Amino acid sequence: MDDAVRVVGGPRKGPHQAADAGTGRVRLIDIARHAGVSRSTVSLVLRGSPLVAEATRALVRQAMTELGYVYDRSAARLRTQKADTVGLLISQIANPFFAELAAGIDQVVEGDDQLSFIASTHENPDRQDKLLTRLLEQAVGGVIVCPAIGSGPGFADALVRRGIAVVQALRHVTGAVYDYAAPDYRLGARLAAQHLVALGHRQIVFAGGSLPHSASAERLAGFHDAMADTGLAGRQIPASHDREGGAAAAEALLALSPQPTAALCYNDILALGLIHGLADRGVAPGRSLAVIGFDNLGEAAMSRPGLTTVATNPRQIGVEAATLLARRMAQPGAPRQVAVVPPQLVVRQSCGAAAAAPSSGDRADPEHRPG
Amino acid sequence: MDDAVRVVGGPRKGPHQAADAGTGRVRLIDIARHAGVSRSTVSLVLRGSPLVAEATRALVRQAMTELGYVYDRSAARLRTQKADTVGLLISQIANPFFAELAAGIDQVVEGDDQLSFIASTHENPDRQDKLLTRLLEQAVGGVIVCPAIGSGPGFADALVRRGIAVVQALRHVTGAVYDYAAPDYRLGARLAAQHLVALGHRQIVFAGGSLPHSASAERLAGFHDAMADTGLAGRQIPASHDREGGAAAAEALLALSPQPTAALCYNDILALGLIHGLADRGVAPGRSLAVIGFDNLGEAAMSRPGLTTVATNPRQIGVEAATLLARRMAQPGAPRQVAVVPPQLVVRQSCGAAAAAPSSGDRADPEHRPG
DNA sequence: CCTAGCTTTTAGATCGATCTAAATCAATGC
DNA sequence: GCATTGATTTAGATCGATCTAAAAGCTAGG
Repeated sequence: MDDAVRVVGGPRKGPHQAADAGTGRVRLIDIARHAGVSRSTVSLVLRGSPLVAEATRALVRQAMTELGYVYDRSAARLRTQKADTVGLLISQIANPFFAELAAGIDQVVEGDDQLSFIASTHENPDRQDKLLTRLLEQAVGGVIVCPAIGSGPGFADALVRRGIAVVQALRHVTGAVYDYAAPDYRLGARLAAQHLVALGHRQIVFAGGSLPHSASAERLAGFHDAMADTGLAGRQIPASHDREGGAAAAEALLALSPQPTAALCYNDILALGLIHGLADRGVAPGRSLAVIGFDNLGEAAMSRPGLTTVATNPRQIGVEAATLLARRMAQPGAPRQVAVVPPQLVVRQSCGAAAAAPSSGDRADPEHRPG
Repeated sequence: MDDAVRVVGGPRKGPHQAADAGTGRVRLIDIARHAGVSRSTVSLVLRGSPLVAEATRALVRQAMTELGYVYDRSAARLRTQKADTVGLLISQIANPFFAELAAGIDQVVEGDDQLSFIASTHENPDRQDKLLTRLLEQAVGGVIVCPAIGSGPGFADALVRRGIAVVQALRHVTGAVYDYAAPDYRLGARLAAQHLVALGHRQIVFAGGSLPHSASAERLAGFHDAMADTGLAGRQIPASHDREGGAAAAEALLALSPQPTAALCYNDILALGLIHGLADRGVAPGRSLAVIGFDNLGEAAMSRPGLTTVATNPRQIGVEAATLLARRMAQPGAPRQVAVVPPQLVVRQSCGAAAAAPSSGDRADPEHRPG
């Protein structure tokens, strides 16, 4: 995979990519001279001020296109101190869950004519700190952060001090007073657990959930809520939140002495790993043992049996987060805002409830996925 | 899904998010005064110049931390005309294929201490144009673009004229002379088709591939290469590149008169839709009819039967693209560069080759996917 | 014809860094 | 003691926009 074929282009040295050396940069004053007005007037036209006469405006506009003017945002920002960009820090962009969040944010932010910096913290608080400082230096208008595990309560205070709006997404740090947008994980876990109870299960385990962040703790809390409601004893199997963790959980689960009949998993990936792990050991998921996931990724609909899961709608969370950010940018002094989005339980076959499998159409995915 | 629960925070009006009104902005001159040196010296320290004496450097550094100095990149860029940012335009960030590409790019770009703007064109050339202009105004150092369908050969010439490096990723526009990084789609399709032929198939169809861009045309060309090599007649079923397209293709495929025994699909999503569509009609994918996908998404490993597919390594393409970009930024006048990455055929069960299904471990995915 | 009250335009300072060319300083050689 | 060299430091112009306060034009009323 390392030895990429590298075809370095033909003899055509070509005039493309010519440096042009910045010699012919068209500045505001060039437009002014060409149109026979002052810099100030051109600036007013640029900003769409109603002060300038219609005829003059047309003249200036024409001069701009004739000379091929390019607006310099660095210069403008230096004077105005106003940003036209926002920052987004997530754990990893390659994770489809975060990618969906980013898409939701993009949707709102693009409408506001802002451009967004996106970077991955890789769950490393130091890296997060470095990135936040960078965003501060770039003078972004606001940032949306999924705080890395280990973030302190004032992890973004330096930004807030400089008047930069800060919103937490997906997780919140205990003690941090920034705005917050996320799914209602607790409710989601509770719904899932209640569904299992309603199906008659009495020996239910929660797989995963050992990471020290709010999104993890809340899922576990929701699970225990449901258990407490029904007087059942809920057990927990620690597991890493990936496919391997799921496979390992399968083994651990089968070794438990009062044999569990159902498992609620931290997320879909873990759940799918568990399902395949069980199948390898001759246990039929959905029949001998019910499995429920969390997130409702694309994989959940594609796997057989279809994975029953809690849809957390990351894209909508993105929209909410961006909306909170816009509001905070408009009113820096407003009281703290929180948007908690209710999840939905999506019942498929892995929990044993929908025995007859409608193998198609259980998840419409209108997205185009070219290569 | 619209009615999000909105809990608007308690009475705590708090000093957080205080505007601070920019009154106390620490500038370079403040540091200078505090340290008893000139602005110029502070600037030298900032840029790590070896000219300044060690003692002075320490003095300045201390002043910076004491006063809480924040570097202003807008101001610096205005003078230097040097960018510390790059832009990335893709079709949609939510598509895991593009998200992987972005991750690969991020990996390289972050090491270069650049921050990246990421935006989605939604396959709309006008929107792409607007975004490119925006990036031009932001004075990014370079851009990586997956050109939207309908892009003209000079779609980014305005940037090149201003000395901004441009790299095409995943697709290239006919006639465009920008650098280019992508998988070898043609080879990939050829490998897959050859594999089917080697398994004894004679009636093979290509499903999808009707979009007018290079990544589509090349796949089809590779398919026809293989057919021509073996003297077979390859047929094509037009289909949209999503799950629904796959389901529709199942129907169309079964209606063909010399019944095909194998299908090579434009991408994994289409292939998975086809597989499920076939299953719904009582045809066993992998046994009665072989199916091969393209991309090797996570879903490919998770589905049953496991999807045989062509791995295109989008992350590595990202690394290549970012590397090309860095090189172009360093040497604007260099001849055109192209990086074409060879794909791998990943054989699972859907093509009927691996009859005994090793249900686990056919794809290691060490990625952590929290919620 | 002058002036008040508009509308429209403009000169010049300013944002916060960088960069050039020159000044300052310390040490050395003669 | 003075010129020379090399090491540090600095004054002042500059990047390309915005913004304030004032000037210039224009119309209409007295």
